[in-house]
Amino acid sequence: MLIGLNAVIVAVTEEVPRILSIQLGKRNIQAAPALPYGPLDVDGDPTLELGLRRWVREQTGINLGYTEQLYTFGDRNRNSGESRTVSVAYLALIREQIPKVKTARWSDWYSFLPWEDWRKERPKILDEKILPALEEWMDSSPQQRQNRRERIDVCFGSGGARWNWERALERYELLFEAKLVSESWRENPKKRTLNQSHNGLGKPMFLDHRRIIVTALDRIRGKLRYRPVIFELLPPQFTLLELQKVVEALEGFQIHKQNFRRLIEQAGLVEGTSAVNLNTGGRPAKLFRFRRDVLRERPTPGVGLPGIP
Amino acid sequence: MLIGLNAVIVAVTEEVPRILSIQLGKRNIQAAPALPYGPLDVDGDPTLELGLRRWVREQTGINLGYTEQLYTFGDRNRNSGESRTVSVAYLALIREQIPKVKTARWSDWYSFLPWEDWRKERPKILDEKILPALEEWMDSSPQQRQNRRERIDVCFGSGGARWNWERALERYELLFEAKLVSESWRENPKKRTLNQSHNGLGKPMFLDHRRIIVTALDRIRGKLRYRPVIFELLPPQFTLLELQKVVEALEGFQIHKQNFRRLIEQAGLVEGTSAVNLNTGGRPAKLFRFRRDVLRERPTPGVGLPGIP
DNA sequence: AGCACATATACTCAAAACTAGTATAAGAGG
DNA sequence: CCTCTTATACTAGTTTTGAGTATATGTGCT
Repeated sequence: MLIGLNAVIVAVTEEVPRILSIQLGKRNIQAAPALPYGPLDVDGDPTLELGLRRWVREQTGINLGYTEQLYTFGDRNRNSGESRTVSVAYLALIREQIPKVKTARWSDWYSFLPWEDWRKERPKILDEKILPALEEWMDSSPQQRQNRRERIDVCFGSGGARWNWERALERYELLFEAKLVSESWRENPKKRTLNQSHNGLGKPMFLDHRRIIVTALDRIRGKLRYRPVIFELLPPQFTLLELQKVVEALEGFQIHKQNFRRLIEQAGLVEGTSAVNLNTGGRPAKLFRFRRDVLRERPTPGVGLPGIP
Repeated sequence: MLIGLNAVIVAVTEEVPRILSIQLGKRNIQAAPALPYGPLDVDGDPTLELGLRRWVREQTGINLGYTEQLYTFGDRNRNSGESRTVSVAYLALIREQIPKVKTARWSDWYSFLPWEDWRKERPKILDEKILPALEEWMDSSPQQRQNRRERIDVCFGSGGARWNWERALERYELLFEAKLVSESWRENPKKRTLNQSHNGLGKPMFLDHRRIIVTALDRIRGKLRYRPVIFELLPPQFTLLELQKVVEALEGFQIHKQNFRRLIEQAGLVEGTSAVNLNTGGRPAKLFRFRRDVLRERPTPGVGLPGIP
């Protein structure tokens, strides 16, 4: 029996949120991407977090900065047949850097969860695949129909309910239960009863690692609102638009620019510097830095999100 | 090496928040109260949560309702000398019921954390003991003085900063680091360098269990605001004042009554029933029930907290 | 230089939400 | 029917928000 340690390492570059994944497959056989992982050294690692940092260093050459514990996964069947492993997952926020190991790479977070990115438009996959398949699942059990209807509406904003940015985990779990993500029929392919033409929604990951990254997405979307963690993802100086784009990348929707500025500034989250960024294509943008004093003043110094109902 | 499972079981009765604790001491020797605990049955328990429910049932006769994973504690030194145990703690919300085992009892949450209850007044212990002792700790290290000053201010609302309801965990950790809670000098009593006249702030608990309940307090104070978990602590029907008193008990401060009503009602969190409660001592109060539909309508259906800055 | 263009930043105004109240309602008990 | 108590309704002034319009300041083209 082992204690596993997993890291969801997040960075945002060029407006796309990325996570660091490890390619486990040997030679030409490509296994699904996996999160950096290693077992706790019961005698050597003084704390779980230090154990995790050690593994990430060894596996990717990266020294983590901001790190928080995310969730502990311990279902008996989570690692299909091997001896039971209880894994403690951590969330780390850094700025993208090139991993020193060839098997490690940055992948677009939303390639695993395409229905979560509403920045450009309502994701087409929702109306084309997800909602029809969920309706079918709903109808496949007359007793549970009512209950499933309700859950689908709450999670996916159908039937008059509105899309809820903070329910990423619930959405994934519903898709899992409806056997619409490939990992839910991995154990027993025959259970894949619905006549889906597709191979499962979004790119799958190793074992339950996709569940782990959804948990991370859910956490980060909530946390941004009341803790100034966003600055872990930004350089020491940044323009307000850069800040906004990083927030949008994680939250998955667009924000009204002028109101965002106002919220950030009047929240005292940032302070101007004398420097400017001339490469904007228009008027130069003033560079700001995180204002640490805000912690003294505000109970919940997060980025207010204008425009979400 | 073991996986431990701990439960923080919370109820609110007569305006006091309580947790279920187990008295471990034999005969006359009273050990510090402990949380219900049991090791995961690696082969038997399909999930961590089911294992926890099993242990709580066996130890207290209580079947848990709403339960969520809280945090995983795995520091090497957390259980002083025994073989390393990584403990997954869960938070459960129920209505108080009499445990079927004699060693289990309900204890006032704030007896362990007296500085967190601001409902009647600013806790006297703050100005009488905590702040003076923290200042002393601050002055005891000239290099770290500045940094400690900052942390004290942020956590305890001194020096112009305001008290922050959501930093219960940070506060406890600061007290721990300053060796003001007895568990921080348990390992090595000589390290208790400060000339404190007291035996440590608040009632201690077994091992690191007080840290666990602070983590739970911190979580629940935040969660109330965006998820309707408060209703797990209430009977099916309740008056708005009862609801308010439960919220106040957990949040640790008083709320403006009329505004609280307005927030709750316009949030659509409750719906009236035809029944009334005549035992109010004044005009009878209408009884309400939780309105489940709110989940469809609101992204974050929590109890708005009027009057917190 | 003067112009179009692009983005940054400032300002506006109506609507909504909040704060801190006051006012009124409806029971119990004398 | 008067007093006490708590419940519930209402309100005026303030702040915050939503959804813009207006202006500022760079670049590159002619």
